[in-house]
Amino acid sequence: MPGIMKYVNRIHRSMGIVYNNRLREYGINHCQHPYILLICRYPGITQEELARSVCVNKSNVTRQLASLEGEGYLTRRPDEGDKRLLRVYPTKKMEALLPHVQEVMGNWNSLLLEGFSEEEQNKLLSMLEVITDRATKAAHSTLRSNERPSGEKGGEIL
Amino acid sequence: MPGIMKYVNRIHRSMGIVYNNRLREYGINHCQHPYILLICRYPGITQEELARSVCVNKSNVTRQLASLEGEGYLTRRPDEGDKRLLRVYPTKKMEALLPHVQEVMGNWNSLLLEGFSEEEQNKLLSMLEVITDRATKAAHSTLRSNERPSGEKGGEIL
DNA sequence: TAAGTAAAGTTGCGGTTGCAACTGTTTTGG
DNA sequence: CCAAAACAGTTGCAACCGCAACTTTACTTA
Repeated sequence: MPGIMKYVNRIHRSMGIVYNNRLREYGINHCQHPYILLICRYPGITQEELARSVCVNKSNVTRQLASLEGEGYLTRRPDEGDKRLLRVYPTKKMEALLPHVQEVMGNWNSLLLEGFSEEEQNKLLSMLEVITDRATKAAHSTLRSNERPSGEKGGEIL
Repeated sequence: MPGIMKYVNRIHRSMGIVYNNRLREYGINHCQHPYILLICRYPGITQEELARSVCVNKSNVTRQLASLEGEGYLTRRPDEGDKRLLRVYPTKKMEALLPHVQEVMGNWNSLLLEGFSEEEQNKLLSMLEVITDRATKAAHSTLRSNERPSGEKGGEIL
């Protein structure tokens, strides 16, 4: 009955405003910071893996990465074996950017969690992990329920 | 040093997907549900109060309310004394909608918090409240730092 | 092996958001 | 008393998002 979404929504929006201000000088925006972390940690990651990791529609990965590539932060090369895959690699420019992004994130997290005991923080994190898992599963399941049952798709009309 | 934003962002996006699906039949979208709650609870609330309560830019209040008004869910009347203010009132159509919105929210919260003890839920809520307060203050402060310094700005009605 | 299906990625579309500039009203201060 | 600042609300703009339709490549299966 309590309603955690009021808080979740506000935290999300506030983060966007603050990150945008802090990251503006590097020519990137708040929704690109997860990609930077993932690409630096897993060079050669595919766009589909990025979409799943960030929990965002794959079309957004295409566009955000195109933007970052235009700024010279990454390169994309097709996989040798499977030509469907685009593997994403960071440039030195992105590796130079990474510490600044991590600093912005560190400052933000310190600000939010300051004063809470380590036990409180761990409890919060573990609960959020469970909640996130349920939320993403529910979102995924509502998407599936919108699709046509595969039996009726083509229908063998002809 | 753990990042709570990864979870916050995913929960936020998943909620948008699920709420949009559940609310589609009523002609409203996921970002309009906070307005419905507030307008039904505080008939005559002004748009500026809505913007502060939902923690959203006032331009969005203008547009979302215009959409809801077009659907016949509310009416807006200028304040008698202060002609700058637009006071927002729910129609019977919105009052009929309210229980459905509350049901969607209740189902969502039950899904997310199921199995956690009441003590765990209360602890989570109180931590999120503190974190939200810090986040919104930080966002507000970065906005101010872009403008001229000015007096402190008001708080919340909820 | 050939036809059908699945997967990765791209693009067009509609909708939401934040921001800045604007209108109109109220309050303030010299 | 009147000009300047503050305030509520609106609008144009650019950016992001999810979705659906599409292309290209790989896999399944009959």
